[in-house]
Amino acid sequence: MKQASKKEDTKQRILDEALRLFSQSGYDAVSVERIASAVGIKAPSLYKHFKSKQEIFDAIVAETYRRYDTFTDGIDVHVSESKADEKVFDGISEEMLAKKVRQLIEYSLHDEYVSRFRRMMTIEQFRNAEFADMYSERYLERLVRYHAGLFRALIKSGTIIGEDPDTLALEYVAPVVLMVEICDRQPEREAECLKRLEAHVRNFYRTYSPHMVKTAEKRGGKSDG
Amino acid sequence: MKQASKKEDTKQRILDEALRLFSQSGYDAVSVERIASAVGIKAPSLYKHFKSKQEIFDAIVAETYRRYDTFTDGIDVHVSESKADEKVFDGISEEMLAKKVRQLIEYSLHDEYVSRFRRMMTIEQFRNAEFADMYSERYLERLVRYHAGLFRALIKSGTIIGEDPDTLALEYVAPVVLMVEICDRQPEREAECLKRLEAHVRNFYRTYSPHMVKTAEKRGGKSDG
DNA sequence: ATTATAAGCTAATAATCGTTAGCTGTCAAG
DNA sequence: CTTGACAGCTAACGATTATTAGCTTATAAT
Repeated sequence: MKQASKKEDTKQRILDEALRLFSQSGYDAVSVERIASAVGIKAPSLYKHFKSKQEIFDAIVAETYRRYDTFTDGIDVHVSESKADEKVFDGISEEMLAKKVRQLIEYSLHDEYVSRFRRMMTIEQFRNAEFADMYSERYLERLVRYHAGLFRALIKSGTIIGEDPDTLALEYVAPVVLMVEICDRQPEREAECLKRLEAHVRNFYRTYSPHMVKTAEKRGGKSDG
Repeated sequence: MKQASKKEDTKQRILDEALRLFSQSGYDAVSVERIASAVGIKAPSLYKHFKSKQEIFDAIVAETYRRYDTFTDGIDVHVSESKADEKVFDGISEEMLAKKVRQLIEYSLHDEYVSRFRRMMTIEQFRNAEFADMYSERYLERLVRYHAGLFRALIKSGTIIGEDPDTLALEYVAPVVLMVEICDRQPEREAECLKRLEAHVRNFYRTYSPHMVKTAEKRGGKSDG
C-alpha cells in the first residue's frame, strides 16, 4: 500500500522549500544541496523523491497548472461571460470596486504559494516560450479578460459608460498588476501601493460612472494647488 | 600612455556579450567560458580586463548608471516640472499623445542596450534591495513622475480635465509599461501590443479631453452588442 | 632596435555542481 | 517475528565552475 505519511510529507516539503528558494534567487542560483539542507536532509536523499533537480522544478510548475490559481481566485465575486447579462452588477458601487481590488491584492501578495510562484516565474520567464506565454496569460490576460467581461456587463446595464470594455479592462487592471510587481520586489511599499490603487479605483469609478457627469464647467477654475 | 585601441575594444565587447547573455539567461546561468567564447577569446583572458565575473556584471550596471537612460529618453518632447506652467501643451492632440507612446515603445524595445539591460534587471531584480529600488525607479516611477508633470500642466492649461495628476499618470503609464513587459517576453506580440496601446491612448484622451463632454445620455441606448 | 607592457594562450587550481552507488536503520505488512 | 521496501546516510563520481600561474606573442614607447 502507498502510505502517504512520511514520504509524501518530505516530498511536499522539498517542493515547498525549493519554491521558496527558487523564488528568491532563481533556479540556477539554488543548489540541490541548499534545497536539501532547507528540508533538513542531505542532497543525495532528494533523489529518493525526484530523479533530478529539473524534475523538482517541473513538479512545481505542474502543481500550479493543476491549481490554476489566478489573481481572480482571490475575489469572492465571480462572473462568467455567459452570465454577464444577468443584471447582478447593476448597483455596483465605488466601495465594492475598491474592496475587490483590496481582496485581489491581499490574496496575490499574502498567499505564500501564489506569490512565491509568481516571483519564481518572473525570474524564469525568459527561459523558454512556454514560460513566457504562461506568464502573460496567468498574470495579465486572464485578469484583463475577467474584467472585460465584467465591464461589458456593467456597460450593458448602464452602470458605467464606455464603448470598449477591453481597453477599459486593460486600463483598470494595469495599475493593479504594476502595484503587485512593486510589492513583489519592495514589500515595504505595500501600504503606499494600496493607497495608489485606492485612488486609481475611485478615479476610475468616478470617471466612468454615469452618476458623476463630468463636464469642462465642473472643473473650470480651481482655486489653488 | 593609455592606448584605447585594442584593450578598450575587447573590454567593451566583453560587456556587450555579457549583457546579451545575462539578459537571456541571467547571471548565474551564464559561465565566463560562455562569455569569453562569444567574444572570441578564452576564459582566462577575460581576467586581463576584469578581475572577476562579478566585476563584469558590476561594470554593466555602473555603465547604465552613467547613461541614466529611461523610457522618457526616447521621447522628443520633454517637460520639466518647473517649466510646466508655460503653456506649451495647450493644443496637444490625440495624435500627438499616440505618437509619443509609439516613440517610447520604439525606443524601449528596439534599442538593444536599453532592452537587454531591462530584461537582465527583470531577472536579477530580487537579488538585493538596491536592484529592486532601481528597477521600480527606472522602469516605472520616473515615467509616472514625468507624465504627472505633463498632466499637471495640461490640467492647468485646461487641455484635459482631472483632479489628480499622479493617479492620471499612473493610469496612463501602467498599460504602456505592461505592454513593454509583454514584448520583452513575447516579441512576436509587438503589433498587438501597439494596437492595444493605441486604443488606450485614444480612449484616455477622449475621456479626459474637455472637447469630448461625456454624459450618460450620449451613450444611453445602444442598439445591439 | 630595444625593451617593456599588454593581451592573448595553455595548464592547472580548488571548489562546487548534479548525480550515482551502496550501506544502514526504520517501520509497516505478512 | 520475519521480511522487505523505503528513506535516510556517507562516499565518491565526473563535469563544470571561477580563477590563478606562467608562458608567449604582439605592440607601442623609448
